Amino acid sequence: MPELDPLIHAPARLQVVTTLSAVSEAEFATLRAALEVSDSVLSKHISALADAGYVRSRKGVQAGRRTTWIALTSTGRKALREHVAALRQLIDVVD
Amino acid sequence: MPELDPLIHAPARLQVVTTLSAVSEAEFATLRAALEVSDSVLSKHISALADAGYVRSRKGVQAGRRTTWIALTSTGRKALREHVAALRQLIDVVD
DNA sequence: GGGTTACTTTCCATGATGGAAAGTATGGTC
DNA sequence: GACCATACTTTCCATCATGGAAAGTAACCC
Repeated sequence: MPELDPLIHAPARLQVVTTLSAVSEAEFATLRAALEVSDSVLSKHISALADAGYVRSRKGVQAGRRTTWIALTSTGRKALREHVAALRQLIDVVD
Repeated sequence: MPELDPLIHAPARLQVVTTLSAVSEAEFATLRAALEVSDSVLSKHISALADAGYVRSRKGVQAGRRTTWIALTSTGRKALREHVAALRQLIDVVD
């Protein structure tokens, strides 16, 4: 059976990493709005992903506001690809 | 964001339902071996799926041994299809 | 009737997840 | 340069999910 990465599989984090895979980076606030979770929850998911080296965050200023940008690392992208490959192996038999 | 069905999303149950989607029914023992979990764990996942109407079990005798066969219901198949559609929406942006 | 088999249920421990609230840091304002 | 507001971050706490071991149950075979 294909191996699912539990760090990536949890719905909230799967949404974070798939969102990030499509862009070079995303704002914290944008992710929070997309996932519809509280600050604390997003922050904790991001730091779990960062601890695994899957994600990197960068702080800066944009239009007079402090912002945190989150991006997938190459490690994270590799882990995502593997996870997605495993998922596809499971779901490709459906339909 | 696409809606993931938590009952189906958990790795163990995702493996159960995707396995079942490819066959008309599967033996309890076969599923247990495929998932590499204990009797109790499989039994609990199956009954969670059965409580939701996603799965049905049938008991009988085969070659002098009692066996339990598990099958997806049409409700379960529909839920799986929807879950898989949601998953695909998330992961299709990868690669 | 009894033993064996094939689950099922109970018990318990551990870890994940989520929000609220408190904490921290830093840019903007005056 | 002090102060305030903002943008997260961390702590606290409650709840739920998950897993295995062990006890329980039922049915088949003898």
